[in-house]
Amino acid sequence: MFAQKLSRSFFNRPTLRVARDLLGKFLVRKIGRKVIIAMITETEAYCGPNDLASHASRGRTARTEVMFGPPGHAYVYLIYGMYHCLNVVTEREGCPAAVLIRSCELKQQPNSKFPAYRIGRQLTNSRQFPNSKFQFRNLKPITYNLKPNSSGPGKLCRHLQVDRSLNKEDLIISRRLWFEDRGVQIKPGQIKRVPRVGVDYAGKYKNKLWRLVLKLV
DNA sequence: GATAAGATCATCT
DNA sequence: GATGATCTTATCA
Repeated sequence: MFAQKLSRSFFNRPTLRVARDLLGKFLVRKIGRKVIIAMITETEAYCGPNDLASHASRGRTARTEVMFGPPGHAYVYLIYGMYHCLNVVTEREGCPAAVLIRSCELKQQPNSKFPAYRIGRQLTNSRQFPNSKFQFRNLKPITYNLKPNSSGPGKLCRHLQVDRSLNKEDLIISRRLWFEDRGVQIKPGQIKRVPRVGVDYAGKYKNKLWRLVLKLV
């Protein structure tokens, strides 16, 4: 099967373009011998130091340091004390910007005896993670009938077991987490542009249509 | 179906 | 000491 790892130059571009081009690409998470392959269906762009919704607009701190670095690195932070959010750093070194991965559609692992499943419309069957210490708090075995893409980045990270141990990971060379192009073609008409979530404090930036949603067909 | 409240902590003031 | 790129559960209608 065609699968091309995304290179550093893919992320070394304007953030909004990276956010758009990430739709239909795949996030690959490897945990031991287990591989989770998830097609990206929703992203948000955080465009540089002037974007008041971006953590980097408050300046360079220990937390935001990685956003100022070279593109292609992971920025993972804790939100509301209980959830993690996964971002990938974009643009040239020195220009703090990132794309938040909000939602994915999960694909069946090759040769898996388990059914294909999704995040966004259905929650996964917890049998996918038989050897994991990971706690599936409050998860029923299958099928929450959620609205498309209502899942959110917190739940995504829980399923992919992404936490702060992956902060600053170089996703171009990492063997734990990376991006792939698997030949899925996205037409412009499949992409919906809406305001970002939870950024009411961001002044004139709060209404920017920098949240990109892939319409599932 | 809609809305509200509660959980819980790194980060910044 | 206040806050938030969230999600679940409870309590309404």
